[in-house]
Amino acid sequence: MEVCKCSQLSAEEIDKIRYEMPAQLEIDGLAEFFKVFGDPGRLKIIYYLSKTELCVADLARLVQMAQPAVSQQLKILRLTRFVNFRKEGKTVYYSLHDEHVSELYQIALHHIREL
Amino acid sequence: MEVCKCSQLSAEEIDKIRYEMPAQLEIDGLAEFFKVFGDPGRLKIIYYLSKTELCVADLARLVQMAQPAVSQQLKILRLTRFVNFRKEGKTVYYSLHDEHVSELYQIALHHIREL
DNA sequence: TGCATATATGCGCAGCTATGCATATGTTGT
DNA sequence: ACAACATATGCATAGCTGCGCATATATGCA
Repeated sequence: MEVCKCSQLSAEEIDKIRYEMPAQLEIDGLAEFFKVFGDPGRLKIIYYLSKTELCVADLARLVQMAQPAVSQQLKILRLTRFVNFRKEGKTVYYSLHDEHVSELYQIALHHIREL
Repeated sequence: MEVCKCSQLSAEEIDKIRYEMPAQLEIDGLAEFFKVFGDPGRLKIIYYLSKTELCVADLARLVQMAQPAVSQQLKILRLTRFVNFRKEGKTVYYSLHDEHVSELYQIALHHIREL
C-alpha cells in the first residue's frame, strides 16, 4: 500500500495508529449502540423511561406512537440492554437498564446546545 | 385522550411528564447527533482523528475507504460540528472539534463491554 | 496554459429501517 | 372454554443511507 505524497505521517506511524485501532467488532458494536439513539421515537421512549417505570400502553400514549410501533422499539431497546422489563399480570413495565443513558443524553445535549 | 386501565399514572401525572419533555426540535437534534455516530466508517474516522490531525488521503488509507466516501462522511462531520478543517495548499487537514466525542466514545464502550 | 495532485460533489442503486396494519400470543376473569 | 385486555410479532412498503463511480473544483507547478 503506497503512501500518498501529502502525508505528514510515516508508514511506521500509520501502522502504529492502525494497530492501536479498536477491533472492527468493537467498532461495529459501538455503531450499533449509537444507532439505537439515532431515532427520535426511541429517544422519547428513553426520555420517559428516565422519569419513571412505564407500561407499554402509557408509553404509547406519551410518545404518541401506535402500540405495535412502541413494542418494536422496546424490543430493540431490550436486545441492546438499554431497558429492563417486568411482567405483572397482563401488563409489562419497562425501565432504564442503567444510568449511562442519562449521561449520554446530557453530553449530547451539551454539544448541540453550544452550537 | 383516554387513559388505559393498566396505567399507574393519573392524567395529571401524564400531563406533567409530557410538559417537561424536551421540545420535539431538540429531540430531533439529539437523534441527528447520535445518528452521526451510528456508522462504523464515521466512527473509525473519528477514532483516527482523536489520535492526530489528518489529511483526507491518509484518512482514506487508514479507514480503508475510497476517498470520495471519506469526503462524504467528513462533510457530514463538518455540518454536525464534530470536526474542524484547515486548508494548506492542496491538502485539507481535519481534526476533532472538541472533547465531547472522546467522552461519548468511552461511555459507550463501557456500556457495551459490561454486557 | 496545461497538467498532476488533493479534495469535493452529483447521481444511481442496493440494503437497511421505521411504520401501519393485521394478527398472534399471553393473561385474567367468568 | 370463552371473552376481554395488554403486548408482541409478521409482513409489506415508503423513505433514508452509505457507497461506488464518474466528474467537478481547487491548488500548485512547469
